[in-house]
Amino acid sequence: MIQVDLRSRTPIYEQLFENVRRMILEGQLEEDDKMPSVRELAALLTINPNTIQKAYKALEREGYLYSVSGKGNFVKGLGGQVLSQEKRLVLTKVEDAASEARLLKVPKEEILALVGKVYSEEDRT
Amino acid sequence: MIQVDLRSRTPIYEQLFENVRRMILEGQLEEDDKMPSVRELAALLTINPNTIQKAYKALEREGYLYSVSGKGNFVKGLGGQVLSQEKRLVLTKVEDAASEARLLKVPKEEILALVGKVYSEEDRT
Amino acid sequence: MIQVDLRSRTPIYEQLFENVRRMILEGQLEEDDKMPSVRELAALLTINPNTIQKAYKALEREGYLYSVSGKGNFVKGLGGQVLSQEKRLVLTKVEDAASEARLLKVPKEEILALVGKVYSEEDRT
Amino acid sequence: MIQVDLRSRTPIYEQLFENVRRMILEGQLEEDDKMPSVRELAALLTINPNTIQKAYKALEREGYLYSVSGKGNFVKGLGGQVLSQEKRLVLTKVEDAASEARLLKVPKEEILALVGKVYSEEDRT
DNA sequence: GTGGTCTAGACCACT
DNA sequence: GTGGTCTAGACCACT
Repeated sequence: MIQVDLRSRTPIYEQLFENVRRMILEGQLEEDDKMPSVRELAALLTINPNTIQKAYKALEREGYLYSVSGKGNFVKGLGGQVLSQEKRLVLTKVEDAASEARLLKVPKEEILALVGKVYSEEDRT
Repeated sequence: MIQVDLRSRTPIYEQLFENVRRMILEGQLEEDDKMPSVRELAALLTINPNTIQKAYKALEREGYLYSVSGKGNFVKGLGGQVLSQEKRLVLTKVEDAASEARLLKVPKEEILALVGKVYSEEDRT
Repeated sequence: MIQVDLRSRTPIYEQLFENVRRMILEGQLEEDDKMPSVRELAALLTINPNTIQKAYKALEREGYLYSVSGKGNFVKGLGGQVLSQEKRLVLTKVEDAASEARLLKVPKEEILALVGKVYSEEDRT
Repeated sequence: MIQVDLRSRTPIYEQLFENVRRMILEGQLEEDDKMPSVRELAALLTINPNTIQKAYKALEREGYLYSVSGKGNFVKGLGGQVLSQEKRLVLTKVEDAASEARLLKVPKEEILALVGKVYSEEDRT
């Protein structure tokens, strides 16, 4: 489900972007799946169509969607390029988080255990 | 050293906030150290004093600084409250990053190794 | 072979136009060759017949095809008029590209060599 | 001078994009030059500010401008990355044009001469 | 019906 | 004053 928090300080179109991106990474949206139309989603979320459009365009630019004029927007499979870019991003995220944890003197063992726990969790998809 | 990137899209006062917060966590700023005055720092960074003021106020609100009227702003030691709140935040960060890495099928071993590497690095402070 | 990319943001009828034009210039289609009928091509490419029609009309307007009612669409040989118009267009293209290359300080020799290479390539038709 | 043709079928924001891009490549706009503000340019060209904004954002994304919130938009020097990308693009342009010229049986010598002429022209900047 | 572009106009954060 | 975001609503091309 795509959800948006109107009160949040992060722009709506960024929230939409992240929402869709995550659904693709999680496999909830698969290659060539049709996205709801701009107007449809706008009506559903009671958000202006322009804002949806902006999010879809950004997703297209970043390689997550493709649009067929007159047809709609569709999910672009996770090509190698996007995947390796995603991987680079997530490794930086891990590194930053770990380095901040170290600063706070969180014992290494606690971090390792947390990572282990995340990886052994049941899949909730 | 406090540095600010005017070109960045993250607000200057947030950059200041993060800068000071990090220096406190890293021990570069210690309990009861005197912060540069608003005007001093504004002149140094060629930034509007209002912006510095806003950052200091936020740092005070979050428990990193305290202000003595007529004297200036001072570092509030890392009290238990702030520390445990920081720790909670960083653990969430680690969890999020790890869970995203798992989604991208980055092998657990790669993440564990990365964490290990971060913890064994020389301190560059 | 006529091929069309539905994902591209250039209109399908323009893609068709360019495709046919190129095949005529390349000699794959010759004077008085019969084009596939609108319906035939529409079925082949799983594209709306209106779109094919639009492309054929444009090609007729620009002097690449002629239509015989009840018979179909046919290739109009590369008359002098079309050819000289085409030549004018391509020379402008070369000029623009060269002038932009010069702006970017690409050495003249590199451009000349590139042109030479293109002209010495085997014909892949 | 930035100029726009409202009648053209290419979107206004793309025309603006190309205009500014070219002025940067030509050296008419130099590193850290201040661009006219969104509202200023909108008034000057009698175009909606949103459209200017869209063009500026695209130019920022592609590495031609940077924006300082509350200050304005500025020219980003031609970093190596942008330059090499530009060069790649222009070489493809030359190649395409040459290959089309060959198709039209334009003699190689004519193309080489044209390139030579472009490179020997006086600088009109 | 669908995406793409654009206008008019508002409000916000930052300086 | 400046950029950034958003709404409301219109019109266009393409299918």
